[in-house]
This record gives sequence, structure tokens and C-alpha cells, in this order.
Amino acid sequence: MNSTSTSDSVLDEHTAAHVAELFRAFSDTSRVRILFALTTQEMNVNTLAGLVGISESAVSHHLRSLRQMELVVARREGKEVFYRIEDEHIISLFEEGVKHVQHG
Amino acid sequence: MNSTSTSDSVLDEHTAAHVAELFRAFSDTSRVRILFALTTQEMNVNTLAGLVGISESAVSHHLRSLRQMELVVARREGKEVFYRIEDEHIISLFEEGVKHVQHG
DNA sequence: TCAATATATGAACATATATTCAGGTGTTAT
DNA sequence: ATAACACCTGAATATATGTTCATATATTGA
Repeated sequence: MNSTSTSDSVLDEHTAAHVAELFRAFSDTSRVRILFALTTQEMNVNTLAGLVGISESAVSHHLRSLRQMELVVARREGKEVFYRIEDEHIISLFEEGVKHVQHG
Repeated sequence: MNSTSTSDSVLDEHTAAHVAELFRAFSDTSRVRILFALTTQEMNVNTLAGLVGISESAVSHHLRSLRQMELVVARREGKEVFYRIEDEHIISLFEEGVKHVQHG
């Protein structure tokens, strides 16, 4: 018997697709900047647009997909909508990537 | 003075682009399956193609981009070329993503 | 040298994705 | 009710990306 059978090396396509989808959320420059901002504190759309330097519409599109993946949570306060990252595990996963680039 | 100034919330575009690029390497189903296989052991192109279920050409294209990002390292042994992931930090970053999907 | 095997590459194509634009929804104040 | 503000949405477009196909390169054995 081998200590490492080939089946141990295979990740089923369904799981792999979900893993890819998760990382894809972090695979765009604007989204990285949005998420980085949200790791520090809750923010509304207008502030994020200002910080990242893209239109509120573009930010809103990104936040929608992040919401659909349940990576961010929205909270309305009057006219404004504040977004935050709820899952600490997601925050640390994301921050690991940032750290690796900032070297490491 | 505020304990959290807005500039703390901004990741410069250049760094963000690199972070995005890193995560983009993990953002495709086939690449996820290739990388998962390589986290368990060194493998050649033909074996990877068999495990992942795509052509050797497609695998080779993926490996090229992973090589260019220095996420995998190639080692030739006769006709075959074996690939592996050298950076333990990359392995753990990737595995964190897999774990998150497999829940948690 | 020639054939066989393993991998790499470039071009082409089809699909996915980010952004913009125009307009729509929801909330507050007058 | 209306205006102003904050955000959302769908369509359109431009660009990026994954795979295939044909062909090229590299290594080995006959």
C-alpha cells in the first residue's frame, strides 16, 4: 500500500469550483481595496468609492457580488448603507494574502 | 486625533493589484485542482492532466502562469517535468481557502 | 538519425468580468 | 408632494481569461 493514494490528491470538481469562487472574490484590484478598507472598519458606499477611486455604481456592483457570497453584510442607517465583513476567518484569509505580498 | 484615520483604510493600488494577482491564481477550478494535487506531492504534467481531467496543454498553460508567479517550481527528470509548491506560506494560504469551503 | 514520448507554446475562439451609463428604488427633510 | 441624497440595477461594452488545436522543443532509446 502507498501512503499517498492518487485519490487523496484529487479535489472534487464541485468543491474546487467553490474554492475558486471564494478566491475569485479577492482577485480584482478594486475589490481588494474595498475589502481591505472593510477589514479596518464598517463603511458606507460613498466612502468606499472615495477611498478606492471608482464610481459608487462600480462599488455597488462589487458589493452585490460580495453580499451574494456572504463575504460582506449590509446594514442600512437612514439613507446610507454600511458594509462590513462578518466572518473573522475570511478576514484572516484575506489578510494572509496581503501579508504575503507585503512580504513575506 | 482619531484612532483610525482614513489613510489606514486604503491599500495602495500597486499592492492591491499584486494581492489580486495572487488570489487570481487560485480563482479557477482547474487551477485549484492542480494546486490541491501539488499540496500533497510533486507531480508531472501528464499525471496532473489525468487527475484534473483536462488536456496536458491546458495543464501546461496553467503551470506556466503559476511558474511565472513563482507559486510552483519545475524540476525536469528525463522527459518528464515535475512540479511542486515550494512556499509553505502559499500552501497554507491555499489550504485555508479549501478548509473554509469544506466548512467552517 | 529516426521514432516515440513528454511538455511547451502561439493563435484563435468562446466565455467571463469590470466598468460606465442611464435610469430606478428607498429614505429624509421641507 | 417634491426635492435631494444615497444606493441599486440592467444593459452595453471593452477587456481578460481558459481551453483547444496545431505545431514546436526537448529527451530518450533503437
